[in-house]
Amino acid sequence: MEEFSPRILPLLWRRSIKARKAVGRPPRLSVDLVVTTAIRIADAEGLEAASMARVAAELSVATMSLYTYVPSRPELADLMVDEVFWARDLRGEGTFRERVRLYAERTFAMYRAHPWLAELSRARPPLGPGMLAEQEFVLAAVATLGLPLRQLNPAATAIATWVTSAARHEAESALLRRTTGLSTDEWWLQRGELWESWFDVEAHPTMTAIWNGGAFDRGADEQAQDAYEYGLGLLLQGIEKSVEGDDRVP
Amino acid sequence: MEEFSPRILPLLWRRSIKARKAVGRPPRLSVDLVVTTAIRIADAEGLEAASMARVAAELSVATMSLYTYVPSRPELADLMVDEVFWARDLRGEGTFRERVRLYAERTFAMYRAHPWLAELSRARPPLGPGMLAEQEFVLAAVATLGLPLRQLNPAATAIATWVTSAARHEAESALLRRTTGLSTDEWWLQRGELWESWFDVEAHPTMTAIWNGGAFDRGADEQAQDAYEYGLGLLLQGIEKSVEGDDRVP
DNA sequence: ACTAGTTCCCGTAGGGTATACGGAATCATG
DNA sequence: CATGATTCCGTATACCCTACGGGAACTAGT
Repeated sequence: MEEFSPRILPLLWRRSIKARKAVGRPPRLSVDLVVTTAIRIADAEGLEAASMARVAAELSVATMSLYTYVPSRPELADLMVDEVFWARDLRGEGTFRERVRLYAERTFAMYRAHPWLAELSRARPPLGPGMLAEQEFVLAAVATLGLPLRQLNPAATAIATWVTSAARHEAESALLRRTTGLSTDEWWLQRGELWESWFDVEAHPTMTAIWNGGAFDRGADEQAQDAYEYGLGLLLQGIEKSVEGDDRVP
Repeated sequence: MEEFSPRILPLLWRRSIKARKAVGRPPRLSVDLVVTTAIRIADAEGLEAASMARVAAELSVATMSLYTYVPSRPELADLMVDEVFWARDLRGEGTFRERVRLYAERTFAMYRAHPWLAELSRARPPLGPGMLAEQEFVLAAVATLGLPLRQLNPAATAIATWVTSAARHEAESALLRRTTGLSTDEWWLQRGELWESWFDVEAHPTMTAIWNGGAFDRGADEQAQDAYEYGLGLLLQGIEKSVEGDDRVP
């Protein structure tokens, strides 16, 4: 009764494996080389540009040769993701807030350097060292508060989800700017007709009130950033407060 | 000096347009028919199944005929999204909490019925009636609290982002279950080798402590749900508290 | 009844994508 | 030099989107 054993785990954790004795035809490439090449292409031209054919061409090798190193394209994507997660290099001491700040900064930087991350699903992520390092770091950050064990995971997941959502949103915005040639503000301007020709004032009283109050003066990307910081503040404050006993509204 | 005028706005707001006088060859289909057919296919088999060729075949029409009704596939996707957003039918009175609850329930139901929504980016969404109805509803919900105008938008965006993130995550999980044939738990089980062969206890003390404390007993989907509810509670509480004056930590 | 104007319908053609299969090439070892 | 192991890769299949342009089908006007 043999279990199905996915070939991806040994690949993700390949750095923990000692090299086998050399036998057979020696390889021209390596998994690392394939992965870093794919990352380089995706950084510059987007995820879909990093096709098997393109990566192979970049390495002066036939397309099918890549399948010696990587089982298929989804697995290559997993390896790319865990590689940049690992390179984020989450380490450091400090208070709860300091650690969260470090986590957020590094995460935003990672998504800015590798916006194609936003083109890949977060569900069922690669279970490699990079992914686990993130889990550990955020959990450890929350643990500094002294919360009960059962509350650590929800709190850490909430923080990671919130930060990652915002970083992904920013990355998607950057990708769209590159593929369409338009910034978010230019995109909105191009659709100014919406307000002139289609918007129904009576059906949207609250939006209209805010508009008339002049509170829509910031660009769309800035509004998203505002909401991110506002929400992060509420989350952190709520998590901290839950340590000090009763947190009901009086 | 003519501005570039996107053809998509009149399509999104087509219900606000009075029918033109009939002239020329009468159409066999309609925009609504194309959009609802595409939605039906995507509901049953995923977004990529709703290709131009497939939708056309379903309507017994040649592929290129669709381009009479819809400028291109991305625009068709926009129309699909706004259609189901509009069908969510967000209306209702009530307290802040009641409205947020209604918004969350309807949103989760929408993503359950149309999981392909999670395959489309949230950045630069279709600016149609469905999208604007969501904005208005959430803003109005927050407005019941009497917050200052400038705080309405960040608060509403935070709520919508949080709820939508969770609904999308659940939808992605459902999509993966369908395409892979494995539930999330089965997927984790298949990777049990991770803990046996690869996981480094010393590098992950916090995770290990939680594990030993037995706080990892819930499945991955349930953990995500827990984190969602936990975080939503913190956000709502924080937003409510900010009405009652100073909310600093003592 | 005829024509002009308008709109819809759609065949063809081109450039992408991932990967199953099987055989040739290249190495260390005995 | 033979053997076994491993890498390398040519071919073929089945999708995808959409630019272009010409034929078909209708109304309105005369």
